Amino acid sequence: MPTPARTSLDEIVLAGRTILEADGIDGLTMQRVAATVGVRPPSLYKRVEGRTHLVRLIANDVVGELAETMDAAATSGDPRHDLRRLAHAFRAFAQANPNGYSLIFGQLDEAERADPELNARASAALLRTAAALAGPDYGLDAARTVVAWANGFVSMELSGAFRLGGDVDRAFAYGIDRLSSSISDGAPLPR
Amino acid sequence: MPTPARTSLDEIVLAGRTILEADGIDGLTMQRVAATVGVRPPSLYKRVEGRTHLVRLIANDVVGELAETMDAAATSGDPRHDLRRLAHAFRAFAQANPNGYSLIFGQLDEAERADPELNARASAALLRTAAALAGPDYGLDAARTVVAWANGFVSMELSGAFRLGGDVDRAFAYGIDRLSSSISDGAPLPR
DNA sequence: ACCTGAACACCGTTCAAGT
DNA sequence: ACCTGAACACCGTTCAAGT
Repeated sequence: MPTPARTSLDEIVLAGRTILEADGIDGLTMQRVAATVGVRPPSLYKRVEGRTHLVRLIANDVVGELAETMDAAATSGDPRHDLRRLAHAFRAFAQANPNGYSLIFGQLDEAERADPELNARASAALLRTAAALAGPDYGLDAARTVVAWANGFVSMELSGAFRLGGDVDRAFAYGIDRLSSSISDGAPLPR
Repeated sequence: MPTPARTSLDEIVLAGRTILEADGIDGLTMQRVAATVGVRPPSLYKRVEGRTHLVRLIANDVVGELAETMDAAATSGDPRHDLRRLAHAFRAFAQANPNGYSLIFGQLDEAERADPELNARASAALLRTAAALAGPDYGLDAARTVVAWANGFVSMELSGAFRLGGDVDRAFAYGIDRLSSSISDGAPLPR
């Protein structure tokens, strides 16, 4: 005799993401998720292989949203301007979703990480813009430099690593300005 | 009737760091540590407040070693040269101690992180060198830019985030060259 | 077809009892 | 003074039994 479904995969992932953002990765327990969607913990295993799988599904959800955000930020046609907007959109996303951000860029087991294709989509706009600035020969190097800086800056900011005072917003603007000009094709080469 | 001590705090921290490096943060259980030092789990609590405290002690150990490594890499007197050597030393340290590195720069609860003063010592050489290059007005901004880039680059490399092929070593050299020249006082300002 | 209680293995941690 | 077994709370996960 069939029992009507009391929840769904989407509801589980959404509940998981909400709990993650509220209480961090350690607060994300199967019991919390089950209670949130109104079911007992064992029932979750009808829709999800286990906690590791659920974490990956949440990471996919977050990284997909990041991809949309980034795509929407790179539409001006001026790569210089786009790069600045991309950097600011990236930082704003991380500040709005700190624990979700850590899920994407933090160190996780392979099985917990978001799908590589989704990660590629999230960085596509930055790659394209950096390549437009740096030219074909150094496009990939330039993109990696910008992504590394943005990710490092934001994760240090989120973890409270900038402890020496000063204006963190100014440091961010300084960084994107210097990077933007120094990766640009035609900029003077390093002396 | 006193019982002779069968282990010590130093031995516990060393065992913890060895287990961390071998099996990651999830493999670092009180049971593993206790077995390694030849004691039952409850005995650890005579020397350590709990797992959180032990993680912090290990983080302190790692960050202290990083500080020594960095200090030793910045001795040439030429800030340009020092900056390059610092970046390479930083990356080499992370590659030699990947899980220890994640303990320092990954997202952890406040109680698990290394002492702020030790973190400051580890970044002192980079700060000093970047400030020497950028001059007093932009020293802090420049240092934050370089540290953010180095940390972001290394953590992405460790987590396997550079998936588009190409030469990662070249991207690292490219990044440090561009940063070094673009933060230097007297370099052309961003256009 | 989905849900549940009971059970298991494995954690961190406490504490009274041993020496 | 340090060490230990026993116990507790809390995880993730499995599974036979219910509807």
